[in-house]
Amino acid sequence: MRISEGVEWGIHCCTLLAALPPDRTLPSARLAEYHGVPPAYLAKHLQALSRAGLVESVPGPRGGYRLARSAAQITVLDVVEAIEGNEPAFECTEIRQRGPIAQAPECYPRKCGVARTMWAAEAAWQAALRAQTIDDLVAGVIEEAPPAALTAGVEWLRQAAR
Amino acid sequence: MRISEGVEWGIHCCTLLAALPPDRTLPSARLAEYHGVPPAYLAKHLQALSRAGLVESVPGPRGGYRLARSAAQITVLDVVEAIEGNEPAFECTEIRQRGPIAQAPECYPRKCGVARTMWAAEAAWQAALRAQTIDDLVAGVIEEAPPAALTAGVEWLRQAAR
DNA sequence: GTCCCTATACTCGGATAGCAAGTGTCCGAGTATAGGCGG
DNA sequence: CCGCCTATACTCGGACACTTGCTATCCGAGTATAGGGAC
Repeated sequence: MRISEGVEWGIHCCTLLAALPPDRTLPSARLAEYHGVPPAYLAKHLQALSRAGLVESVPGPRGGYRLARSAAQITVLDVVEAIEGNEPAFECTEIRQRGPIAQAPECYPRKCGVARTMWAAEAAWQAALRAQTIDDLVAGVIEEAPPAALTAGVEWLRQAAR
Repeated sequence: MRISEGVEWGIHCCTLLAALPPDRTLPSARLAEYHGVPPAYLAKHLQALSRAGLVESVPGPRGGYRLARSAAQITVLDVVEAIEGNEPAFECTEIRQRGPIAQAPECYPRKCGVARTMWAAEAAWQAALRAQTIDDLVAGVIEEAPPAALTAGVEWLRQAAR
């Protein structure tokens, strides 16, 4: 069980886009440059964020990406599911209904207890991610980031934004 | 993010081994037959459970597997980590320290806020799995399983146990 | 009849192929801009 | 001088290779048993 590297990139990109002035956009190449990651591969993940409706894309020169809604209305879970997909991590194959002692399917009205346990844990995981918004993360960055990085970041963003 | 199929098999195997009379063993091939899964592949996962110290293996004829400790002392998390490994699902690559505005490493005393959020969610997931023991699952099966399957299962186990 | 030895059959354990999904990259479709041209 | 047109350059979006890890399988090392033979 491993979470894709793209999730980390996607969250960081959203936090940076949250710091963008309204009605401005930031191209994919600039986002990659800011984070020091491969531009082509980051573009792939940004497409996923766009498909999920978390960011808007503007084509052409002076185009780029911006958040589709307020940073306070985008949860970390939104980003994770946009990148990783929203299918459950645990898939029950109903092996209790296989093998020599299996009964007819209608004898198993409730879901398998193993699956219920795994899904309950997954729900707890999702709840924790849903409780945290991109806005919360931005606040944390402003709170904790090195002051020099903050000023440099703001200046960098001012020049890179379109 | 996808949980290996072996996790499901491992948990079901532990619940079946919990129903085994004390000091009896069940061979890998019988476990596979009971659950209707490929024997050779299940054997691989049982090795992982053995390495993790959750089950004991007895070699030779009349050999097989049995739980290494009480079913009440084996949590679902134990089984999941035995199969999937105990490394965190989210790995922080510290991309905040990359790119043009990165500062010296000593300027980042705390862990990245993104990583803290992801790890907190993972901790909630683990806590949910740690709260559930194999014994709890067995109780659930006895409670909910079709009566015919229960009696057939006990009889099957009586003949298959060594 | 009893004890010992040997061959057997059955178990686990690790080493070995095959395949799907994540990782990484590229090029084409579309658009706002900038410059040139005509009025 | 002003407006329009065209070529350009830059953006996103989807299609195409490569690598890692999960899926699946097999064979070898080790051991308790069962049978046969010797005493």
